[in-house]
Order: sequence, then structure tokens, then C-alpha cells
Amino acid sequence: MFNFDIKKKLQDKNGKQFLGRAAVYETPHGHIKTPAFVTVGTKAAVKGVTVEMMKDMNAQVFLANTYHLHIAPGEEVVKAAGGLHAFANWQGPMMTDSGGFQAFSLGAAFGTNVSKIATNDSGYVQEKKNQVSNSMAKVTEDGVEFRSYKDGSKIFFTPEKSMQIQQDLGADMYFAFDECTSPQATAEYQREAMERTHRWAKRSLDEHKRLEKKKTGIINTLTKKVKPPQALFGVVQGGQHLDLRRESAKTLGAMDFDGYGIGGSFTKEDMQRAVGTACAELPEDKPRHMLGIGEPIDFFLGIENGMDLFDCVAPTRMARHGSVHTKLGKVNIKNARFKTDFTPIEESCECYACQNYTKAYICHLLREKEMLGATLASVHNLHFVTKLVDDIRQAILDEEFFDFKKEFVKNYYGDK
RNA sequence: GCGACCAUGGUAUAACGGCUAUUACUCCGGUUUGUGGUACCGGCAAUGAGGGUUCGAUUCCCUCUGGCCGCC
Repeated sequence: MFNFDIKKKLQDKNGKQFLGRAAVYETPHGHIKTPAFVTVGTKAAVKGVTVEMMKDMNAQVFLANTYHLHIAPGEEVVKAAGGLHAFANWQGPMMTDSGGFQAFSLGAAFGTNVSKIATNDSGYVQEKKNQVSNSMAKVTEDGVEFRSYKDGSKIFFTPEKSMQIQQDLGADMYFAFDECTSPQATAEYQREAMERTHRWAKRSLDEHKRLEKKKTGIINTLTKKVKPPQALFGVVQGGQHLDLRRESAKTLGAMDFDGYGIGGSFTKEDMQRAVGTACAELPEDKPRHMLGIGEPIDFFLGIENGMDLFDCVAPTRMARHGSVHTKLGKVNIKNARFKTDFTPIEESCECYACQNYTKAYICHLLREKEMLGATLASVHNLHFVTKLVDDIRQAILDEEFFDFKKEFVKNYYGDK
């Protein structure tokens, strides 16, 4: 579908080849230089951030969510507006997630503190503390029954339904409907869910092809343009099990997807192995997106192991709670010591927040819950991760990836 | 001047004479990975002062101090 042009493959000083690469992905709404960080705007808005701010921080891609937009305002409204690009006033490349993650966040994880990144290395299957059976998502062979986060009403997503909604939303790239599992699920369940995700992938792909064929030549009444083609990404599952990851990547890699997402849960330690295992099986000439990952170290490990795109809510969520990235690690700008610190978050940072405001001011805004505080901190964090991934890309092109990684990790994580 | 009422962390409050004095906010920290996240978790911090009754007093009694209300 869209051209994915690999400019340079990652290798070390001894010429050893790695899965990583720097490329250009040519979408109908512009080229994406990969590796790239994808900014998350779940409800067609990056919380507290305008598209002008996004452009200013060199954000390349915008990702919204099918589940949320289906509930409000409804895909028919977005479609009537001329699609997501027109609706949200973002002319660059866009993606939508399928709603598959909500099978986890509203299902197994609902009402618990379980994250998709497991930190308990003593075992994945543990007794859930205070587990309550008020799950808002139920998985069946046909699809997932969700409850609306707004009014609790029932919403049933099938792979076909998710494709139809995502076609109406009109993002350049969208994802097959999958089931994101809990890291606490048993190996048996991980396999069961993975195999179901594979069946859903086939159904997603069939529906996608049907819809793509159907819309050929259709002119959007609002934009007066022919509806551009959309790319569909399959989603590799398999949790922390390398054999499942390999099997999932092989199965989906053999299917005619335009790109691939790596989804599901990992442990911090196993993430890079799971990613590397999957990428080794995926076709080289198609982009690979790491779903929901965005810690600085994860970019290096993901890219090294073959990933091209990352999206994550962490930069904006962290920012709203006062945690900001610096080259020397993250700090909580709400801490008392910043009350009278009249310097920017980082002197060398070129973001709008650092160019114009001090830590003391942002500290004050966040403490007083002024909306601008969340905006400025979000702008800084998004700029930080966007630039970090851009810098990693440049380091691949300059053949300095491993030196850059070593230097960054030393500064950011110290001895940890 | 007389009479009534009140006094608990920084603030606002709870506690029949009986567990380590409740809760919320503030304050000090932490967590956050395809956004149920303006969220969640942890911590510091108090019985106005003095005396009495009692095995035991935030609780009952007295004095003082400080509020507050009503009446000359």
C-alpha cells in the first residue's frame, strides 16, 4: 500500500546487523520519518495541546481511539465533518486504535492496579488484590461487549464493526481488532486470546478489503476529494511468551496487512526479547508500530529490535501530574524545591514551555490546577520524547546509535 | 458588668468516661506505558493552660485564657 522506504539499517561499529532501521513512510497526508513518536489524542484531542503546538514540537502523527470516538461524538459525526483530519484540524498523518486495548483496560484491568507492563518478576499469575467483578468488557468469539464509560450502556464491537467505524473516522492507518491480555493471565489464556486475535485479524482484513474496494472513487461531499486509501495494521499478541510471539508474528506476517502493531503485555525485562522475536518474523518492508510504549529506554530497546513507530499516553499523563522529562531523568515539578526556581525545565530545551516559562511558574500552575500548567508540562514532555525518537533516527543515519544510547542512558538513568 | 455557648493537627471536623483520637482539605513525597487518569498510593501534623474526680478524662467538675452571642 503506502511506500515504506528504508534509508538505513542499524548496525554497530563492527558491522553487526540489527533489526532496527531508519525509513520514510509515505501516507496520503504526508511522509513520516521513522522511527517516530506518535502523539496520542484519544478523543481526537491531545489533552491540553493544540495542533499548532504539536506542529511546533515537530509531532508527525496523531492517534485517536475508536472506542472513545464511537461513544462520543459518534463516527457518523466525524464522517460528516469530513473525517478525523478535518474534524480535529490535523492535516498530517493520523492513526486510530481499534478498541482492542479496552478489552484489557475495561476488562481484566478494570478496578485494579494492573498495568500492561508487569513489574512483578516473581510470577505473572498472582492473586489479585481487592479484585472486584465489575468488569466493563466481556470477550466472546464474535467480539467484545463493552460498557460505555459515559453511561454504562452496552456496546458490542466485532472485528467488522471496528473496521467500519475506523473507515468512517478516516485515519491514514488503523488497527485490526485484537484482544490485549493481562500480564497476569495464564499461558493457556494467552494462547487462547492470541489464537482468537488471529481469527479476528483475518476477519478485520477481509472487512478492510471489502470496505476499501467499495469506497474506490467515492467523493467526500465536504472535502470534495476522493476518499484516500487507508492502511490496516495487524496486531501481534502473545504476551511475554516468546514462542507465542513468534507464532503470532509468523501467522500475521503471512497475511496481507499494510503494517504491524506489537500489542499486549510484557515485563520490563522481556519486552525487548518479545519485540525482537516478533520483528524477526515480520516482513521487513512494512512498518511496525509498538502500541502504547513510551519510556525513554523503551524507545532505544524497541528501535534496536525493529520498531518504527511508538505511541504512548505517558508523556501527557505524567505531565498532568507534574512529572517532567529532563536529560537527567524525570522530576516532579510540583515539588516544593521548584517554588522559587525561576529557570526553565531545561535550559537547552527548545520547546515552547522552556523557551517562555520557568519551573516556578509551571509549579505554581500545576499546584493551583490551572489548565495552562498541564498544557505547558505536556508540551515539554511531548517535545522531549518526540525529539528523543528523532535523535535516535538521526543517530542510526549517522551510525552513532549505540554511542548515543549509552550516553543518554547514563545521563537519564544514572547508575540504575 | 451579668448570663449562655464554644475551645481537638495549618484549616474544617468526629469520638457513651474505655483499642494506637476520626475524616476531608492543605502540606511533604511517590506512582503513571494502544488514556475510566482533574487519578491513585504513602507520609507529617491536634485534645487552649493549670488543677481536681476516676482504674482510666477529648468527654465530668473548678480556675484562668481566648472566642462568640444575648442583656444592661
